[in-house]
Amino acid sequence: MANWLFKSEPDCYSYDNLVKEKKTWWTGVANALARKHLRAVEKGDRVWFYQTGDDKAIVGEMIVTHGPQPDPVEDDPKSVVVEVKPVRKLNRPVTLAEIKANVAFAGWELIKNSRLSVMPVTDDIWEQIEKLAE
DNA sequence: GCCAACGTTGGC
DNA sequence: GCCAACGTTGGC
Repeated sequence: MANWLFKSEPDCYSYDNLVKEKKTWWTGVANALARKHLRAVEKGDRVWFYQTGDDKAIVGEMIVTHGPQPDPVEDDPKSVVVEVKPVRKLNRPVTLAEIKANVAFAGWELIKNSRLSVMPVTDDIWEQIEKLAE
């Protein structure tokens, strides 16, 4: 089992949207590295939901309910989507500023490669985020 | 296959 | 709104 972080622009799709919908196919990932990560996602993996734009914070947890498959809507055979459902909204969002300020997250792609929209999360980092969200 | 030009993302 | 960083495209 692995952990991940998915990014979304809340104006486009927010965690609240996901809660309302109960589950969703995570679509629209075009970047090659992000797709590579997405292809490694498995059913049952845990995922942090990070909101870009005005929020810049991890706001909730998701779980993968269906592993990767090509996007049936898109023409591109390299496209990949996974299905996720919400687990819980964090009591307190964990902001990018906090993450940047904390040495425990040094070197993480969220800081190093701000344009990456799908990235792995180590168990250590997962727990650190959990602590900060309390 | 290289690289310049252009486009996009996302933090500030 | 700006711009740095990164990706992608297309001419050669």
